[in-house]
Amino acid sequence: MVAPAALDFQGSSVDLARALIGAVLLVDGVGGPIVETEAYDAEDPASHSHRGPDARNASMFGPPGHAYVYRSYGIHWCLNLVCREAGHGAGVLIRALEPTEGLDRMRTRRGPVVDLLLCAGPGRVGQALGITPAHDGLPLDRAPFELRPAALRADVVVGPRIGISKAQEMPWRFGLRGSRFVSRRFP
DNA sequence: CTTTCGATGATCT
DNA sequence: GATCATCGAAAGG
Repeated sequence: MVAPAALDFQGSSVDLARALIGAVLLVDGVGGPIVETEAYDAEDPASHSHRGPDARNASMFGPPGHAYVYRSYGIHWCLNLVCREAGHGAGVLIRALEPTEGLDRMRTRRGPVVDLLLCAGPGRVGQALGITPAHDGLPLDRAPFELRPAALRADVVVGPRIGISKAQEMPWRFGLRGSRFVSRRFP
């Protein structure tokens, strides 16, 4: 038995975003393997942390290995995993995962959608996993979170991030090659 | 397949 | 007043 390498929350958000593909993320037992992520950093104009700490992004400047939850378009709750050193302001947005655990609870929370769309997008992930502002700042190595590194190095594809107007050209969106559960196809 | 638009509230200019 | 790390429905090709 060989324990899989631990995820490095001290490193860059780009490295973590790539390493998270294939890792299993559960919230209160609901979730599955991550298939899509995006990296954000303090030196990144598209990042919430770019302008420094404030009331919303405080947990992004907190210790690595914790959650940053923000409200998107006044409607959705989206989940990030904080990395680098405390005070830096870097994180990885969880954009999509393959729904494998707690499907019944996901379907209840998401309403009448096909299973393919249960977790295909950051807002959908938040809703399916029951993410709320109460999760903001919580450590990822304890309940209700469970995060298991990918057993094998995943086959990862890269592309530009989605839904941003700044730094659009940066290839900081990562996906599991061939996955049908990503929010959008990769170029 | 594509584009458009309303929802809904915090943040930015 | 405009923008925003979005979603889903509607309308158009």
